[in-house]
Amino acid sequence: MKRSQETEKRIIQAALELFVRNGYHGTSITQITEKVDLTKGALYSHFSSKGELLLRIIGEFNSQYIDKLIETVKEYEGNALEKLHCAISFSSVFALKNPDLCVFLTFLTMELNADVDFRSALQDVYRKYQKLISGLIDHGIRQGLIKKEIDPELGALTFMAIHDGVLHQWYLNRYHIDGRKFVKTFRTIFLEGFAA
Amino acid sequence: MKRSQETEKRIIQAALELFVRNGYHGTSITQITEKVDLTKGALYSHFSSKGELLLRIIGEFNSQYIDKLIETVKEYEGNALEKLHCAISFSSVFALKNPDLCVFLTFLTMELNADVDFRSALQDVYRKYQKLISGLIDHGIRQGLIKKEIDPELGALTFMAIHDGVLHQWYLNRYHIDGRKFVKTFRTIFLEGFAA
DNA sequence: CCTTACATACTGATCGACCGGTATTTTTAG
DNA sequence: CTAAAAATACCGGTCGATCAGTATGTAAGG
Repeated sequence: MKRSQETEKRIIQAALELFVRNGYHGTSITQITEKVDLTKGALYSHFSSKGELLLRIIGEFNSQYIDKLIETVKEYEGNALEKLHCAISFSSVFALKNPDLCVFLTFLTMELNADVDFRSALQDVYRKYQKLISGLIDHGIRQGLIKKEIDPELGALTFMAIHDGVLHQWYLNRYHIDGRKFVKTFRTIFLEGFAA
Repeated sequence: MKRSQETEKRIIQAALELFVRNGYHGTSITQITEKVDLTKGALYSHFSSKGELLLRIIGEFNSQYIDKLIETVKEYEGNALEKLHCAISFSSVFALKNPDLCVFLTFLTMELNADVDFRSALQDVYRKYQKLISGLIDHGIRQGLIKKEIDPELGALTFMAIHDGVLHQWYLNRYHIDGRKFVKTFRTIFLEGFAA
């Protein structure tokens, strides 16, 4: 890999960590350059603005998470319910490996939900996700595996909501709860509900 | 009500709206003063710092939401499962009435999760919530209404996760989805799961 | 030798915070 | 009831620090 690409990767990684930790507005360019041991001039020779840096991270999320999730689910052999299982598993494993990238969208969506420039980029990602899940739910209903009274779109939103929420709580408590046990609890509730 | 209290209320309301919309760091004191049509000097005669303003809003959340939720659930007559129902209903109604205050904690927790000053204040609120829900789950298990393999603490975290996530998704899509229908979908999944 | 990759040094703008001073209201006293 | 006195609420301006961004210089390497 070229040195330039190497540096860009380091910058993106540092920016990602700081954005997740302190928020977008709460992170300064100087903080990022200090983390990668560069100067501002160097950073601005790679990225034209702070906003572009953010959009690049969104792109990274798209290619490293969403696209691979879609591919994994697609290639997974099984019925719709098993594919939903597969999606949960993939997300769980990915979240354990890349916690920052995984919570990035959720966190940033909240801070930047009024910023028109980023909204569209963020919505694209969300829509892609929703389409995947609602498709699976639709299949599941027709296969008789999922309750037919569930609206696929709203069901997908609920799925994403649960996914985001669990991710958030796990991130907040990740040092004093058992991630695997939490996922198991979550999965039970998700598929069968609370009620005995 | 005294004029001073009236003004403080207006400031808090404006700050809340802006914090939720643009984030804490993304909101300047000047923006807040412009919204309430005051000067910076006036604002600083009511609040000693931007941070105190934030803590005051957290306090508002505590007294207006958490405390009332606990009281409502406590007074509600019914078994543990019905009380969980009650909690969901209360949250839904409250969220429709006070969307900003309701999503405030979730949003801000994410942006300020590295800020030690606010973490403790935020964690107090979360712990209070978790204690309420885990208590209900514990009751529910002993009454045979909730699956006994669910750990009350993790179950409560999952409940909060779902609650936060649903709130988030609803907030993002609140202008083009039916809130009541969404809550219904969410409640079905939550209690009975996806599977048919 | 010349392009790529970075450093240095700077800009104007805006940040949170803090003044001294002035209206405006409330309390006190005659 | 009223006028002086005190307390409150607010204003306009300013502080040093920091922000995102840029212009120019330099050193390394193919």
